[in-house]
Amino acid sequence: MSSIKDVAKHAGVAISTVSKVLNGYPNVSEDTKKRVNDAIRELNYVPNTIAAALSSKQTGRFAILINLNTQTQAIDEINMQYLSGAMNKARELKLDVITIFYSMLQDKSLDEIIVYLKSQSIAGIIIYQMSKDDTVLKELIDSQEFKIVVVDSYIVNENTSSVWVDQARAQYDVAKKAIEGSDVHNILYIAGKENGFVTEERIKGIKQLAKDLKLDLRIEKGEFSELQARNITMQYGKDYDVIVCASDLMAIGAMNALTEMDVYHPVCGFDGITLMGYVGKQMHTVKQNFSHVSGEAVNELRELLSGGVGRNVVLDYELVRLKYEDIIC
Amino acid sequence: MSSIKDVAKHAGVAISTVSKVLNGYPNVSEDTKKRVNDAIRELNYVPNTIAAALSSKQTGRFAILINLNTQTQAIDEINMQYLSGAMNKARELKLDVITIFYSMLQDKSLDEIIVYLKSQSIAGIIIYQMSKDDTVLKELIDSQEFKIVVVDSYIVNENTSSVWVDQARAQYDVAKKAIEGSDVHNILYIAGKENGFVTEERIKGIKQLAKDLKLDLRIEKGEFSELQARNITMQYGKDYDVIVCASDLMAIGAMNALTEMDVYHPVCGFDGITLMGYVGKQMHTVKQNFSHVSGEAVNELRELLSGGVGRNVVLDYELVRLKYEDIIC
DNA sequence: CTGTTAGCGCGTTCAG
DNA sequence: CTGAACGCGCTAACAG
Repeated sequence: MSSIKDVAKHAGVAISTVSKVLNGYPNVSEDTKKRVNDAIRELNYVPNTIAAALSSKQTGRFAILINLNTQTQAIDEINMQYLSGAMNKARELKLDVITIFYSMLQDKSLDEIIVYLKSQSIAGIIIYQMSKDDTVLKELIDSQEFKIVVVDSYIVNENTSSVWVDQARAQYDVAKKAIEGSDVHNILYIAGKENGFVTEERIKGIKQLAKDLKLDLRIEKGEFSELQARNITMQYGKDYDVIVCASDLMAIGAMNALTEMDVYHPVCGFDGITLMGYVGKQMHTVKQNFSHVSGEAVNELRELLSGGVGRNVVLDYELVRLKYEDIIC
Repeated sequence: MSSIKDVAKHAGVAISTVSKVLNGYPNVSEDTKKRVNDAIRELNYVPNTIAAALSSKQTGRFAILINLNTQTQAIDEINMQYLSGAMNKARELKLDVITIFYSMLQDKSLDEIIVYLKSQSIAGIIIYQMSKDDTVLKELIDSQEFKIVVVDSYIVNENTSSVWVDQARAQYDVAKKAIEGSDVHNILYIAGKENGFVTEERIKGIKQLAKDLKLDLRIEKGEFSELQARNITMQYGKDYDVIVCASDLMAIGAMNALTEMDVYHPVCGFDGITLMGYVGKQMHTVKQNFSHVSGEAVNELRELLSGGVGRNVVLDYELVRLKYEDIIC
């Protein structure tokens, strides 16, 4: 492994000069800049991230915080897209990433978590799938010890940005598509988790739709659980012309209930997970571009890391929508 | 953040002494050891991984190399289990992990990859889902620049270990369960990818079963593709009493084909992905404990990193089998 | 048994 | 515009 020292020697300049061209500092003549760059290329040199992190203290190292222990593995797909989206963008921006699971922070105090992250020279964090029940995370954010970007949740302070897509609009849109062409007078909406940010946003969306189309609307909380959606549908399903769910899994539960009751109504899900293609029923859903959202989160984090102040970033829904799908199998 | 210097001062000893108790070196009196530990606790001190890595050169930093760009997202579930299994074990062994996707190494030469990894102070790599087509990875292994553990594939050299479960036995076992109680005289086996290690092992297993039970056996390569499995089943399915597939996805394809042809034969998959529970058909499968396998891989990597020599580790199938399932929906 | 010293690879003043 | 010198937090000989 060639180090910065080798490059300096090879280019016939001082180490600090190499460092300057590496980090795009001014006050380096075009001539030496070129010599240095040539040396870098010839030696196949890549700066040692670790050493840079140690030295600079103002690193581009950040952690991706992913929640794994949720009800079902169906969301692995979403997590993976978050992961790869963030990592690709990180590479593009030359940031350093490490992956952390919620489970690794469990039964740790706030202090321990902070110390752990600092010991890793972590400067920023991107948090996915956060719910209001994650009190330690909330404290972590409030502590403002790190630059943080929260995806699909709304918390903003000096050092914290939120990045989310317009869930209300998305819900409005997909539900509208789902009922297109049917004679619909009322909607059964099965919402997500109590206190969930996306849950509330989506409820706004469906309420707006009901209002615009002058439809009756019943809202039940389904906790993102397939079983609960099933039970709710069993109870109310046959009285409503369409069932709109805040997740695909719940849509599957609802559809199964309908099938069992031998009634047919359109069912609409949310997220567009692969599973939807395998249940053998026709349903509607939206597929979000999670990789893209995640990339935007990294962008925002970089802003924060380079001195930006926390803010609320609402991604245009059009940008993250992959496609509507009528999924049939 | 308190550093080792603070601890030394607080305990009234030299920095190196702190380092020694930290790393469990001998030649430190019980008395000072205690004083140091007290200071560590009081200051809430955690060693800086980054600095340690820089200094020691003999790091416990390793990379998890995951393949994402495969045919279907159904394997996200498996990847996630690999990931979390490895990370948890890494934490247990106090090793440092970073996650890398195959896609991040694409269109990179061997040299570039090596340099990149070295620039991250990476000493070891765990490779999942490797196929024989990944020539650059093969070169990476041959270069012996890193300690490497290959999961579910067989490559061993001085610095490379293989960790795999007894796929032959697993395939034998699950297929046997699948045909239990049926009057079976022949088997259609839909295998995985040409040249794949697990593919070949599983074929051994099914051959053994056919031999033991004196059954006719037809083997077709399905490339782990649902569609190919479907086509193969269309062609040969009705002539065979049972269809055994090397993956769940292929089992689904096969089952769909049978349904379309309106014939019923038992179908047997492999891996036990969640999807299996949603297709509404009864099938057999084995669920492997991928997290555990991944943890074992980390164990083996640690062996290598601490001077061990590459070897072949065959995990007892019993240890990694989660359960047999007759999946019905 | 303990303290001193010299780096690891790099960023960053501050004189030239 | 350039380079010597120091330090980041830690490990590893080497003295004492």
